[in-house]
Amino acid sequence: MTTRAHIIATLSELRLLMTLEEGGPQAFRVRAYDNAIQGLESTTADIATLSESELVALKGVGKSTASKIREIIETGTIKKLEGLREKYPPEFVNLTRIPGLGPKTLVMLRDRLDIHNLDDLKAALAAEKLRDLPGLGAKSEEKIGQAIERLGLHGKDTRTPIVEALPIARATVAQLLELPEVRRADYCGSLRRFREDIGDIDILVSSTRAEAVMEFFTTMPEVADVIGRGETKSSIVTRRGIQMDLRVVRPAEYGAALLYFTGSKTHNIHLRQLAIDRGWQLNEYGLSDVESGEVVASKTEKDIYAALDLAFVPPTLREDGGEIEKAAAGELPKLVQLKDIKGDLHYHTDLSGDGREPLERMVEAAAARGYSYLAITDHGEDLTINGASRRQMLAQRKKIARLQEEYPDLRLLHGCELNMGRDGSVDYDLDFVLGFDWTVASVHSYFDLDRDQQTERVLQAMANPGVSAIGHLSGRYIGRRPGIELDLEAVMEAAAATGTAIEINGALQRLDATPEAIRIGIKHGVTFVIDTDSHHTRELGRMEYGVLNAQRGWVERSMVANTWPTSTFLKWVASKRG
DNA sequence: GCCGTTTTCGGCCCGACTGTTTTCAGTCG
Repeated sequence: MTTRAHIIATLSELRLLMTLEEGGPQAFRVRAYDNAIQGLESTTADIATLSESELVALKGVGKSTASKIREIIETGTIKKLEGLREKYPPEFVNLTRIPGLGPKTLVMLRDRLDIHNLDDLKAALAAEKLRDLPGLGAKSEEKIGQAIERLGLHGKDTRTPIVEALPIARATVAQLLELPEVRRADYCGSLRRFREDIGDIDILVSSTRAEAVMEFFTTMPEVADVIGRGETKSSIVTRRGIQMDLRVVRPAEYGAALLYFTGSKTHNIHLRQLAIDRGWQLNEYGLSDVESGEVVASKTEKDIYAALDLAFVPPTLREDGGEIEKAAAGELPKLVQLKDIKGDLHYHTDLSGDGREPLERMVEAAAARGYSYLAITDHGEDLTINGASRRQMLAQRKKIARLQEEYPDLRLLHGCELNMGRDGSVDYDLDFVLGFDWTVASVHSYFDLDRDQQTERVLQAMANPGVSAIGHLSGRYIGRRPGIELDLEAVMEAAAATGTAIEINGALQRLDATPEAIRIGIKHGVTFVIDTDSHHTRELGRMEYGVLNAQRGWVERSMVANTWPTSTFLKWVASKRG
């Protein structure tokens, strides 16, 4: 069966090979594929079932691409792609991963030096053959040689999970802010948009003395390699192999630069189009009049959006997935915010084998955040090493009832994180499950079942009247373990029908449900909960990450059960449990 | 290859840095 993922992957491969064929990513055909892929990624429609005319209605998809998509659905591949694969075998395509080697140079190397793979390239470098070609010299040979050595460490297509990148970015920004020359500093790029993984870390600094900032940045102790150093822009690679780019602009240009370096690229291109329509030009220095050169707006992002007659678009929405049209119409979603959250509903104590702190301290920490309610959800007994027995659960329930007296403003719920068995059954019988105030059922095992089995498993769990929410829906660990495969349309439809909440888990290594799944959920009218899955008092701050991930899925406050007042929330919980 | 209050052809976002060049091409973001 053809899946959405297969269609997008096939078109992406076609796009990559067309880059070689056309001589660069700026070629119009390549960009047309970019736009088509973007359009497919931003629709919640089930593209594997659409007709050609329905496909053409999608943004960026024309007649030619629509017929290619139908071809994928019907035959699994595209004739044109098969031809390009012959012309550019995988060994050769692999060379595009070497930073600094673009399509033009690669094709020239093949045509002039008969270089078809990495071994050929290494041999040609050893024989100093590249320097005889136009545009290349001894220094180019040296750079390419170094880039090959670093391959795998930070090839340009290796992405870093956000859980690794965010702390590094925040630490670097904090260090830069301590420099007397620095007025402002922010991380931008996909990290600011809160993507689950990032290609490199982009940092923007406002300063009138760029030289001093560059000197500091390129000589930090964690720098393994300086890739480039200019007057306003430098790039380094950290010892852990993450590329970090620094850009310095003057204070008056900060908003324009922030907008520009936050991206996404497609969002920026769309904004520039709007600028052109008005006789203006938008770049990282500002929005300005083409004729007079006069600056229209540049100080803040908000100024620039306003000048283009747009509402401010939060970074988490900037993917050119329809947000600019909504901003123009004044119809941007009222995204859920951290301050809206009134409680945490996935929360462990040391009764769970992997929990690190006692009930009393975990409750104290939640109260300190000003929550109105809190569900304690230690693991059910089927999680062999970490789970709690019935007896332990009942004892905890009494303990929580006693503790409740100390917290008149924090409603404590006794919950449980249930384990979904292979068939969607859970740890305890229905009576015992209904004895909890709230439960989260999660996948912790059988990750390799096929799509139909996983879907059926989750549907079974949601049909259980004692299951309040599904925890970390895909079970993925970003960059380490892919999630289980699910028929998300079926799952979300059932979640809405059964009144089961879908959790948005704020752990940075999870960020699960994914934004894509969330948007399908919204289409079906699903209710969400945003949780931290805390195992330690240090982890309560993850709520911010859960909220940002929810924003990427276009979640509004009203869709999130744990933004509701206590009485509304409790009534809703009781409605499924009967 | 896509698209259209410059509509069926002729456009398609913009700039920094590097290495090779004496004015630019390639790469990258």
